[in-house]
Amino acid sequence: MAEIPNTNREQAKVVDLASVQAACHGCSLRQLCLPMGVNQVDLHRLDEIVRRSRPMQRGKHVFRLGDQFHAIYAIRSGSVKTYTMTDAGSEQITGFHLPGELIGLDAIATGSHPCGAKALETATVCELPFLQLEELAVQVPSLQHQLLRLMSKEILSDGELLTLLGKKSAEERLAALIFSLSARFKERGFSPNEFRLSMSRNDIADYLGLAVETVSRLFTRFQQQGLIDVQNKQVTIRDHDRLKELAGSNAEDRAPQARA
Amino acid sequence: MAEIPNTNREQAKVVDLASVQAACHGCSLRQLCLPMGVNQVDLHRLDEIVRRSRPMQRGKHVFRLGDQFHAIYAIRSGSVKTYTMTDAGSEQITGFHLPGELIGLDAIATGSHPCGAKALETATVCELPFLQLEELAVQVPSLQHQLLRLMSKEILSDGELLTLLGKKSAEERLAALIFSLSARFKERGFSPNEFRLSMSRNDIADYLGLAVETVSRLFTRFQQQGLIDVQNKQVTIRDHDRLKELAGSNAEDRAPQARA
DNA sequence: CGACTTTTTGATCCGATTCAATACGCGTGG
DNA sequence: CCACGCGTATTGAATCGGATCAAAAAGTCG
Repeated sequence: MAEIPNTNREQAKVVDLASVQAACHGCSLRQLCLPMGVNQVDLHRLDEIVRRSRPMQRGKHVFRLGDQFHAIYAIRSGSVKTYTMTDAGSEQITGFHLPGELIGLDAIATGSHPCGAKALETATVCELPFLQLEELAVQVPSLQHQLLRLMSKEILSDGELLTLLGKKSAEERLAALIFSLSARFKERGFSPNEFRLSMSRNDIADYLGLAVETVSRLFTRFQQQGLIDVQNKQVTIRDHDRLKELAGSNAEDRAPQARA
Repeated sequence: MAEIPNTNREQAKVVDLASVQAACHGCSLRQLCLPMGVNQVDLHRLDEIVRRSRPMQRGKHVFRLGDQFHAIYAIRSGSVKTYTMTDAGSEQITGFHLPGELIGLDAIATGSHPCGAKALETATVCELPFLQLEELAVQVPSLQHQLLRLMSKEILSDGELLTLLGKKSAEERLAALIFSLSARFKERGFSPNEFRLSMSRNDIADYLGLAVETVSRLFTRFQQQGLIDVQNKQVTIRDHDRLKELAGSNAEDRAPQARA
C-alpha cells in the first residue's frame, strides 16, 4: 500500500494538485481517518459526499451545542475542542481533537449535538453528511468497518478518560494529557517531544476536572522536576519515561506497603 | 408497528412459546435493543447469528479484561458491570448495564477487550459474533443504523459520566446515579421509584470515583433529608424532583453570588 | 451459631479548591 | 518603539470536601 506523494506527475496543472490534496485519496491523514482500508474506487465515492470547510479561525464553532445533527466532521488541520455546558456557565471539555479524528459522533443517537465543537486555532474540517455516509457504508463494507472502528476507539478513549477523572490525582491527570498529546502528535508525524499546546490553561483544567491554579502549579512543578520544559504554550518533554510512568499510574507508590 | 404479544396463538406447543420468547422477535426488549427498527424478515436473520447464554450467576464473567474480541453482547436479563483495572489492583467501574444494553463495543477498535464484564446478579446475555453482525449490517441498513445509534448512545452517556466525574460533587454524583437508574428502570417497564441496587456500595463508589465511606454517608444523608429511603440494597425514591435537581446540577447554588 | 464480608459511623488528615494579588504576554494606538 | 490595558497565567495563603485510618454494627452464609 505504497504512499502516494503529494504531487501528481501526469497532469501537473495547479488545479489538479490542489484538488488531489483536498480529496481523501491525497490526504496525508488517510491512514488515520475514515478512508483507512477503503479502496481507491470507493474512496472516490466517499470524496463525493465530503464537504471541505474553508479554514476557520480560533474560536469559531464547527457546530454548536444543541445544533441539529446532520453530519459528522473529520478534523483536517488544526485542533478543535468539544465541550458541554454544565447548567451553570462552566464548560466541561470532553476532548481535544487533532487531525484525522472524528467529532460529532455522540449526536447520532439523539439527533442533536449534545456538545459543541470550537476551533482552538485555525483549523479546517471535512463535513460528512450522515445520511449519505450511512448509505455509502452499506455499500462499502470497509467503510462501515472503519466507521465502527472509529466509534469504538472513541468509546475506548472515553473509558480511559473516565479512569483518569475517577481515580487519578491531579499530577497523574496532567501527565496523562501531555503524554497522550505527545503520542498523538507522533502518530501524525510531528515531533512527540516538542509541541505547542493549542488550548489555554483554562481548557486544560476544565478537561482534567481541575482548577486552573492547580494546572499552573503542576506545570511549574513538572518543570522543576525536570520532566518537561514549559514556555508559555510550548512544551518540550525532557524525561519521556518518567512522564509515561507518572501518566500510566504511579498507583504502586500509593499501593499497600507490600514490597518490603 | 403493532406490538406482538408474547404468546403464539397458532401453534401453542410449549417448545414454540419458549423459542419465541428466546428469539429477538419475541423479546420484550426489542424496542431498546439492536432489533429496534429491523423488520420481521431481517429479524430472523439476526436471530440466526445470536447465541443466547444460559443464566450466569453473580460474579461470573461475560468476558474478561484482555480477552480476545469476537463478539459484542446484549444484556437480556439481570445486570452487569464493566470495569478496567488500574495498574494497582483497584477497579474503575465504567458502567452498570441493564437489559437491552450492549457491552463490549469498546473492543472493536483494538481487537481485545479493554474492560471486563461481570454479572452483578444472575443474568443472561445474547452473544453477537461481530464478524457476522457486521456482515449482516451491510445487508440490513436498519440494523447498521441501530448499531451506530447504540454506539453513539454509548459515547453520549460516557460524555455525561465524564462531566459527572470531572465537575460534580460527591452528592451530585450519587444523586445522578440513582436518578439514571430510576430512569432506566422506567424505560424497561419497572417501577422508577422503587428498585433494588444490584451492585455493592463498593461498586458504586468505584463507579463514581468516591470512597465507599463517602457513598455510605451520602445514602444516610439522603435518607435524613427525605430524598430517598434506603434499606440495604432496596431504594425508594421519596422526592423525585429534588433528586433530579440535585443530580442535574445544583451548580447554581455555588454559582457567582448573583441573584442578590 | 460463629466466621466473614459488607456497611456504617467517627476522627483525623491531606490534596486540591478558592480567594486574593501579582506578573506576564500580547495586541492597540499614541 | 514604547506605554497602556486586558486577558491569561502564576504564585501565595487559607479553607474545605472527601480520603484515609480505625473500629463498631449489620448482613450473609456455611
